[in-house]
Amino acid sequence: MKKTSAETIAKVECLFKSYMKEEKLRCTQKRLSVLREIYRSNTHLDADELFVRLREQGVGISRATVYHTLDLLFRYNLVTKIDLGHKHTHYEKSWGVADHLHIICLKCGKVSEATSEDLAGMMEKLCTGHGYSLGSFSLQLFGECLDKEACAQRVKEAHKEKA
Amino acid sequence: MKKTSAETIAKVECLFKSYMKEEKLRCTQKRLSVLREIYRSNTHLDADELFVRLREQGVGISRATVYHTLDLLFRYNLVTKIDLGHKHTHYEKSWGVADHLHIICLKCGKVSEATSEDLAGMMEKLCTGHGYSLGSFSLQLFGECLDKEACAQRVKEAHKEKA
DNA sequence: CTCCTTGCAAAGCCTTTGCATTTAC
DNA sequence: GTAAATGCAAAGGCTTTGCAAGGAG
Repeated sequence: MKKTSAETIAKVECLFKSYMKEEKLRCTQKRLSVLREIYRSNTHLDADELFVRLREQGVGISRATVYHTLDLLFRYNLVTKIDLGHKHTHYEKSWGVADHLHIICLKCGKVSEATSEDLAGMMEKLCTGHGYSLGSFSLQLFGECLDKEACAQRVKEAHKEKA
Repeated sequence: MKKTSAETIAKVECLFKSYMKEEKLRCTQKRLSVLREIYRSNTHLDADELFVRLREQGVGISRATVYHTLDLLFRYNLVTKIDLGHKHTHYEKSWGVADHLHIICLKCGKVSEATSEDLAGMMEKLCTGHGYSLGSFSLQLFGECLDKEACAQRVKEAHKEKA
């Protein structure tokens, strides 16, 4: 997924601050550091990866706070939750990337990213048509690699790793 | 979601049998009963609901087998996994319903179903464009009810239930 | 008759929670 | 100063797994 510009990150932070103010919640350094790390990253992360990255950067934060914050960011549509067919939830930035989806191979587990311009508009329409306003969406396509050879190769390698 | 006709269920069973044969796996009664129950149902179920329903029908089955079977059915694109923002995964039939999605209110948790005719074709194109064949897809829209009053009412009721 | 499937119970593991402490405003 | 946020550790709860018994092909 595309890199997020510094200006965009600033905008998202600003947005987050205003949300917090509205709801009489607090804009703490830890919350901001989670938000920033997600927007600096160009891929999907799980809660633990996020926790580790932040600790490596010297941010003193606990898993509990990471989970709390992710939930908060999700409720305000600043991050998306994704189920990539692994055992746990992944998260990624969502503001300014409303055209983003994942394609997952059910055989080898390969994940590709795709974008579609028409998507956002379509989702918007569906939402309003059913009496909702759209915050974010989560779209995963499950299928199989067309390149059977490379796919089988990846399956083999995954087996090796396990042994 | 729409009711599945008896003929369609028969088709799906047949499909499942052929998959099992191809892969030298076994088409057991327990697996069939899970498949049937999902296709008979017109809504999303979680693993435990499925387990309870089957037991009520006198099917002697264990949770372990339910989980195993769901995973199997998912890999062969006969069921879809959905994250409705609750704590655990939901499953629903997917064969013959490739135009189905959920809209979830982040405030009150209300879930609506929607269908879109263009969706399947669009997903198909995206998949092949990225070197995959499409099996199934999972699409959730997260937003907020436009009817703020009814939404607030549901939030209130949910609080009551907890207490 | 062989190998796959099932079930039980236990383990695993991500995620949540209670409560005391710290901190934003 | 007050209500919210944080962290720790422990609990929670869905899901997976090991292994022995059962069943499909």
